[in-house]
Amino acid sequence: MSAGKPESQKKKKYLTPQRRAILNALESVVTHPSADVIYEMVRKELPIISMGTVYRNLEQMATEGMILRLDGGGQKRYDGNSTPHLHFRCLCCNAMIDLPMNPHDDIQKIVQTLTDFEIKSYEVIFTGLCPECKLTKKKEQTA
Amino acid sequence: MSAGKPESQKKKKYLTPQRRAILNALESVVTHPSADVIYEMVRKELPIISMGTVYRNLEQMATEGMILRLDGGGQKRYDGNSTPHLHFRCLCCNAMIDLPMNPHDDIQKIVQTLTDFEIKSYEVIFTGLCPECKLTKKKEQTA
DNA sequence: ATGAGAATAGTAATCATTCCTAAATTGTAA
DNA sequence: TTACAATTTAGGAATGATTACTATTCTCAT
Repeated sequence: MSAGKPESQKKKKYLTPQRRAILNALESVVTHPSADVIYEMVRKELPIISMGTVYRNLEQMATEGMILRLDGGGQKRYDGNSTPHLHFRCLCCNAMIDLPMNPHDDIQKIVQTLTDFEIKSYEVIFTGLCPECKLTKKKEQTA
Repeated sequence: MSAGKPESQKKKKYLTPQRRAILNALESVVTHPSADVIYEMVRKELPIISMGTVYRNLEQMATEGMILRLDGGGQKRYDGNSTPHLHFRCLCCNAMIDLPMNPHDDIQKIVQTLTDFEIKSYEVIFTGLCPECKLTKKKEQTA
């Protein structure tokens, strides 16, 4: 009748240089790099690391809640900042950018009280043009 | 010096049976099917339609704003209801479900007034357990 | 009807991601 | 330290979703 350990602790994890390097890389940037970008970053430190290792560790860390996995526009992206915040995706340059503000109201609580869904987390993604691309477009039009 | 037509009207579109069938299929369900599911639906009516046609038309219709493209969990999903609404993804059965409520506040306007981003649309995705899966899990635990 | 542009079916190619395996590495306990 | 079992790794093969390509067919304004 024992409850057993929570899923996330079922097996012990070894701390490898690869895993540490991946986490370092992810935490050193404010962008939301995809696996192949992270691979290139880590390769500067560990030249023979393989893509499989990058994917496996990102997946593990996301499952453990250390990082966020963002399902956005084609490739998956990863975010070293795991506290809830708003995202913006630029339709023009395809960047994924943090919005400098908190989720203003507690939407999650509101939705939770109104439905039977058990909400674990939520994500808000705005799409449109980032300030730079907006400028670029304006210049093009008046040219 | 002429401004030209807006991007979305630059080239004329032919209304083909394939396109109509794809839209019909999508509008006949409240789920959010992926391209391969839509392909199977449409194949009942047009047995020789090709995947390429399905993808191309879904992409076009999404660009035109007739349907929504949801970048969620692996495959892309499509939504025949293009008015803004909230989505829920079940971590257990992987379903993507409409939440029966409107975006309560106008988050978009708030964010718009606070930033320089030009927001075209936004998406809110809750993740967790749907009512059925929540029940299933409870039964498993007490068993 | 007809002709120019647009869309199609079918297939090949691409891209991201996962899977596989033998060898190497990690933490632990003597 | 040493030894060991579990875990992780590199590298490459395999998969799966999506896109690209092309010769042919279709659409619709004239």
